Amino acid sequence: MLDGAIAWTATFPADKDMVREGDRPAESKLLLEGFAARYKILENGKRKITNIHVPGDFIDLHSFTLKTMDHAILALSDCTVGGVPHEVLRRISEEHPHLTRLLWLNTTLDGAIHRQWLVTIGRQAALGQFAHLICELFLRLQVVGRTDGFRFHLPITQAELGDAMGLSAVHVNRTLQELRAEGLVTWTRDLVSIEDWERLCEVAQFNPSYLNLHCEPR
Amino acid sequence: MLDGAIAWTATFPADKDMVREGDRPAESKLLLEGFAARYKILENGKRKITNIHVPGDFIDLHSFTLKTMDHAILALSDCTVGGVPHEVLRRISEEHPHLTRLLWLNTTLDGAIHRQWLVTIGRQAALGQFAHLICELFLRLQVVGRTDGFRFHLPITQAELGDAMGLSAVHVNRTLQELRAEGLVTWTRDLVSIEDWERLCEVAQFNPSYLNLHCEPR
DNA sequence: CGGCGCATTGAGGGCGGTCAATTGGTGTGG
DNA sequence: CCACACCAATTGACCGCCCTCAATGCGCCG
Repeated sequence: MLDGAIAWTATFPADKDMVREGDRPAESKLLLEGFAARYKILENGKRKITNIHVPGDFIDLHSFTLKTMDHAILALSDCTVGGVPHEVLRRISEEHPHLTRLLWLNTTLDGAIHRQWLVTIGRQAALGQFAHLICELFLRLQVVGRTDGFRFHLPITQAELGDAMGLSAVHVNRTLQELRAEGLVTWTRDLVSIEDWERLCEVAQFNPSYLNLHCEPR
Repeated sequence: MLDGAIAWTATFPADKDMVREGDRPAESKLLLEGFAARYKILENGKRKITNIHVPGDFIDLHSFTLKTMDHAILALSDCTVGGVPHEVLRRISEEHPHLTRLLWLNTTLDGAIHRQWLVTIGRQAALGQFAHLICELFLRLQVVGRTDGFRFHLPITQAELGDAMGLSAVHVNRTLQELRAEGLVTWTRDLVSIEDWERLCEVAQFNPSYLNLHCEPR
């Protein structure tokens, strides 16, 4: 729907910041290929990842309204992004109300995911939280055709997973071993395989409704 | 700016749900008076508050684009809300691009606050997290003229604070005593008084830029 | 083959959880 | 006015999840 709006594409190598906190981007970026993460760093040096992005995500659409980035965005793998100038978004907002509402929806969906992360990080133990993250990423990747049965690639280190879940890398490792021992998932290199979707969802207390995967008129 | 858009006002008593998860509201509600909280409940019964709302907040504006509520909204105190029909929001989105962008901004600001909460809950100890929450609420209340010097009213129980910070009520109590012992805040009944703003900000590692308190053209 | 980054494992400790009892303030009925 | 109920705040004891520090494996690359 936004094909015509992409003014340019660019690539970023893994581990590179694609946007930095405090930036005032002149365009918003659509992640065409690869995985990315939004994060903030505290004064004490601790890092927290607030989002994990998959292909198809509009990673900094909110910079159109917020103007200044309140966080950075990291390329977890090599990434290809398409730039949509704010100038174009502005014109869309002037001339295409329906499309505007869809873009707006995109950012509110972001908010719904944030809320779910807040719930799992605040009220679930590491095992459930980890399971929940896997469930969410699986469905989001399935929607954009990046799954193969119950398997998918996820190029992320355990340290990064720790920053996403508010855990230490060591505990991520131990929790992953627990997921494996329970026969819930297999995880080698960057290949994740869900071995028991039903039980994984139970452990995660996963309810996908917040992802808004159904369609309806806007 | 939205005065004319409010079709009706209503009041809710403290402790009452103003919106429930799964609802499909026909209007979005502006909190005119009182305090509210968004929350989700897990299957195991645990509750997590994802937002605390102060007068002036558009508590469920996102329901305009999301359609279905992914969470409930609780009245922390007696509340007065103004209802803005989605029909009206739709018309605004068709005819008033500038106003639409401001409404859109409102929801992305929500997202920025969510991200900051994710950071503090994930990477700060209870003391810092509590301090951060106080700093944030103070500034948000100051903007809408609900502060008196460094004092403000906050009608919320320690159990609710626990649900907001992902802590137990018991630990909230102990952490509050630590804040008092440090001479950072006074808190009696629902009256909060910041005794040392500088040091409170330090403990919180508070950086208000995410609140977007400055103004600029949209 | 050595270096490097990431995963894995072990030991020890602390933050924050749970359970349970007590205090204190407020509202209500007698 | 007092007794009682009720709810929120507070306190104590104990414990476990997860952290930190540190060492060891392990695959990949120059």
